Amino acid sequence: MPAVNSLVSDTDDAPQADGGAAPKALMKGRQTRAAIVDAALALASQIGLEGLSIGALAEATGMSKSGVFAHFGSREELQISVVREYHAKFEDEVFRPSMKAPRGLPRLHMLFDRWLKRVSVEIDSGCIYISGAVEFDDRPGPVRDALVDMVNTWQLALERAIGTAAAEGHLRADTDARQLLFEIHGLILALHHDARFLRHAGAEERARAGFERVLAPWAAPRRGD
Amino acid sequence: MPAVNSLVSDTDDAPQADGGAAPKALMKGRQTRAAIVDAALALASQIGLEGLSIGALAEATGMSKSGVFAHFGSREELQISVVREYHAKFEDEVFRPSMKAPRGLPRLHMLFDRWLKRVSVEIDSGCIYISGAVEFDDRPGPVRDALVDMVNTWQLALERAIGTAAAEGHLRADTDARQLLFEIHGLILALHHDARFLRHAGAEERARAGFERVLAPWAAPRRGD
DNA sequence: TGCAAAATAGCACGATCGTTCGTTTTTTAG
DNA sequence: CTAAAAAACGAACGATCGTGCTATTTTGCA
Repeated sequence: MPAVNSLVSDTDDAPQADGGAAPKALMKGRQTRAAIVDAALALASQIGLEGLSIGALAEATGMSKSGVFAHFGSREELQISVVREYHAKFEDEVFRPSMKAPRGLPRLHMLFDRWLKRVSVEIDSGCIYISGAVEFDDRPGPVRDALVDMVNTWQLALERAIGTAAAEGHLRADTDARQLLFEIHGLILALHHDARFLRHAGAEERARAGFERVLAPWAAPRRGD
Repeated sequence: MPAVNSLVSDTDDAPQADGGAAPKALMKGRQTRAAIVDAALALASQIGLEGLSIGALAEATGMSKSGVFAHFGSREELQISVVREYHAKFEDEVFRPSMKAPRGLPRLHMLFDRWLKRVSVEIDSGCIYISGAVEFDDRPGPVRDALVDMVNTWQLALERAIGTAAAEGHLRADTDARQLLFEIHGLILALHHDARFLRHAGAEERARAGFERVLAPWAAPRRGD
């Protein structure tokens, strides 16, 4: 396997979507498209992917409706682009930096810490993964498929980190990674709920405390079992 | 305090909303209204409170749009009625039956068990509390207020049950009820996410296992501390 | 059975939605 | 500098939204 620098293959349908100095042509189009997606992500973080309207997005970017629309061809494609953009940001700010932490428990800790920060205190509020999961749990289609794909990928990455922590001897060898992941995920969801919906103070602290607590049963035995 | 048979005061704006043989007049109106709210609850459970449209609801009930509308006066009032209806059902199926279990841990267990069943395997899918929390976490107004009110009430009831379990000696006397509630709530949210969105099998079992695990640190000491 | 009142229907309104199409402006390549 | 290509605009479409109105039907009581 080549490397683990990307959670999924980010193949877009157009050539060279990266921001690093496109070789020759077609610059303006891509950069306004990127600006639109940025605005759309900020908008969707507040009112949800379903609440995203092309009209509101046009007003937010100072463009015409048709001008915005032309970049995506359909509302669904716009939504999918937003999901992909969120994934890319998530990868940049949560996953990739944590890979520089030492394998095992330190890395798992950093993953959780950055995940927590993104869900609770980050700039533009709202986690697309969480709100999208609720919005699309009964709404089949390509948007849901994209969402499921990325959430699954992220969960798989976490499960891998837990497995590594066990392999490194930081956790018990018989650690049930999926069970532990389930409980950790629950802490993040409860944090999102209490902080954003109920506006309870101290939710972040409770999530951290919970993390230590759900980790404890799988702590590696000190000497003899 | 008189009794604990109701999570909140269910005072409606009209006289005698219960189903027990209204005294004299105005029968038809209330019963069609109840039928509409029932259909609206089923609809909102699938597509969310925001997705509720009066047109779709009229078609579902075989009425005219204006006929449906007249019962509520506004879409917001309809949404609030749906929230109240869900609360009533939740109270009937989760809270009230559990009050007949012995105080302390048995009652807490039953509360969790019935809560879990309602979120994962119940007839009409989707928990309004959970989907509503995501839909209205950034949308001020009376619907959000009603939602917050009922979720807070439910959480308070759970916190009380935890406190009682500690008072009965089933849990440690220094049990942090809010922390334990936070973690239990997380398990329910993770169950909702994994079962409904990711369609993972075994999520229910993981939630049950998680419940035992988050309870364990607060288990009453066997003899000496 | 008749009458007042409540319940429901029918219609239309302004607004907004996603989308299409033809035109105009801007960008790119030679 | 010019011509081709890409991008953005403007107007309009059909549909659906919530919400008023005014009839019409249905209900409950005398």
